Parts: sequence; C-alpha cells; structure tokens
Amino acid sequence: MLEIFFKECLYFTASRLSRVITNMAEREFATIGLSPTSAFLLMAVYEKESISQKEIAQILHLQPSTVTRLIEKLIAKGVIVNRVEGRMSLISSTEKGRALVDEIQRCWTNLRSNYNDILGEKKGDELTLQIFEASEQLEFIEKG
Amino acid sequence: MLEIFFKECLYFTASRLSRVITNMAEREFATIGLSPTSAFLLMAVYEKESISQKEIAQILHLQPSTVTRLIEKLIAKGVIVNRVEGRMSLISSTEKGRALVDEIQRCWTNLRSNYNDILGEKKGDELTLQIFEASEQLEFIEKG
DNA sequence: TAAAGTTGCTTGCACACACAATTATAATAA
DNA sequence: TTATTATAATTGTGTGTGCAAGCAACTTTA
Repeated sequence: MLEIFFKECLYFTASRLSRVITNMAEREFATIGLSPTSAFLLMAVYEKESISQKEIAQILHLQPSTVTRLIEKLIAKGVIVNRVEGRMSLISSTEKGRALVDEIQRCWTNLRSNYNDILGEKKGDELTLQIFEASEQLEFIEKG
Repeated sequence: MLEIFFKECLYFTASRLSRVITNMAEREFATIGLSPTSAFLLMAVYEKESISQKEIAQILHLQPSTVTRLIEKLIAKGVIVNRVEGRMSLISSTEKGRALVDEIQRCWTNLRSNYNDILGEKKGDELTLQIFEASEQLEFIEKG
C-alpha cells in the first residue's frame, strides 16, 4: 500500500513530525504569549547580552529575513531593543525580556516532559540527537 | 552554551530538519513542476482511482482545509478532477495526472538517494522509521 | 416528517518561513 | 581617493499550513 511508501520518505515523516511537535510547542509557549521560535530567539539574546542578527540566524538556523521579522515583533512587545552600529544591528534584551527567561525555561521543560512522557525519555532524547545530527549533515551539504 | 540547550529540544531539531529536507524535496519535485506534497497527493489519488478529500487528509496527515487548497491547484493544473457526490467530493486523476506518476516516483527515488548518500542508507531509513513512529505516538495523544 | 445533530468541505484570516531584490555600510584594490 | 566588491539588514512577495467559522448535505430522533 501507499502508506508504506510514504512512511519511508524522510520528507514526509519529518514534515509530519514538525507539524505535530510545533503544535505542542505553540500550545505550551502560548501560555506566556510567545511563539516557540520567538522564545528561543529571546534566549539567544539573553545569553549573549548583545548579539547581531547574523549570529542569531546562525544559532537558530533561520534566514536573516526571518530573523528580521521575528525581531520586529519582539521589539514591539518590548522584550528586546535594537542598537544600530554601522551596518550591524545589535540586539539586547530589556528588563521585561529578562523577566521572561524563567518562564521560557519552564515552558521548555514542560514541552520536553510532554513529549518524553509519550516517547519515553531515553527514546525521545536519542531521537532528538539523531535528528540534530541529520540536520547538520544535510545542511552542510546543501550549503556546500 | 545555548546551542546544547537547543539541540536537545525536539521542536527545534525537528523544525530544522523539516526545513532542510523540504528544501531538498522542493528542488527535486520542482523539476516536474510540483510541490512535494502535491506529488504525494497525486500518488494517493492515483492509487485509489477515486478518493474522498477526507481520506486524502488522513493519508497525508493534513487538515481538510489544506487538502482543499492543494486540490484546487491540482485541478487547475489539470492532473485531477473533482466529482461532487452528495456532500463528498470524489477526486480522481486525469490522463495527464496518470502520466506524471512515473516522474513522481523518479523524483521520490532521487530524493531518497540524495539524503541517503549523505546520511548512509541504513541510518537514513532508520531515522525515517523512528520519526514516523514518534509522529504516530505524538499525534495519537494530541488527538486523544 | 420536522428538528437537531453530525459530517465533509470551503472560506477568511493568520502565521512561519523563505527567496530575490534592494539599501546601507564597510573593506579592499586601483 | 575613488571604484569595486563584500557584508548586514530590510522589504516585497509568495508558499505551505492551520484554525475557526460557515455552508451544505446527510442521519438520527422525536
């Protein structure tokens, strides 16, 4: 049958997993009014105190244009600020942003328990690691 | 460091993998003028000769509304037709659609070689299976 | 057989992400 | 110093997907 064909396709399964887990993550982070990716961006900014958009893009593996849009929204929320320096725009978190960090980590932990409760902690963490490694390899080739 | 945190998050890694593999798949299927998901849908239609949108949604694990949009485009391309029967709309492939099937399978095979060349055939196929299983489990819980 | 509920599909709206083109600044070569 | 090239960020536009609400047809119950 066709289903067998589909489930042997990495594109198909990876897209599906991404939809499911995105759904879970959005639900979780919605409790603090952020999209999961925004939350991750905020963590990246928090860590370094001052960081360029390019660095953010590299950490999150997103395109610069995507980062620009995310940043717009987070500035509008008042959780980060943008200091332009030459051609770079350096992002740092505001007090309001820093105040969110604990909540973000709580959501993060919750999300992880949510899926590890279902997958099993060992299996879930292993899967995550394998997916990470596969991404690294595929992305490396893609970009040459 | 933060990267460690990120790479331990299934949401983060799964989204990233999905972006990378979607990119590869889109490139591959672009050679025949289809998006990967449209190609999959066409295969599902081809298999059954006449299939409801609901069934398609179940096979592809997409929302009904998404299937509606995909079908609109494929009808516009002339590769499927829509026969309304009561409240159901039954989809079947046209001659033009059937003529595409071989090319779709070729793309499919190419895509698979592309990533398996990088990941290793065994690893790639195992990963795909594990992702499939994780999706099943998580989706099952999500939907109750 | 009429009212109420259910089901399949569609529509309007929204979100995340990307690509390509553009702007603005910096670095290098002439 | 000027011209060229490279880099960082932004903007316009498009694609894929989803949710919530609505419509249309069928089913059940009274």
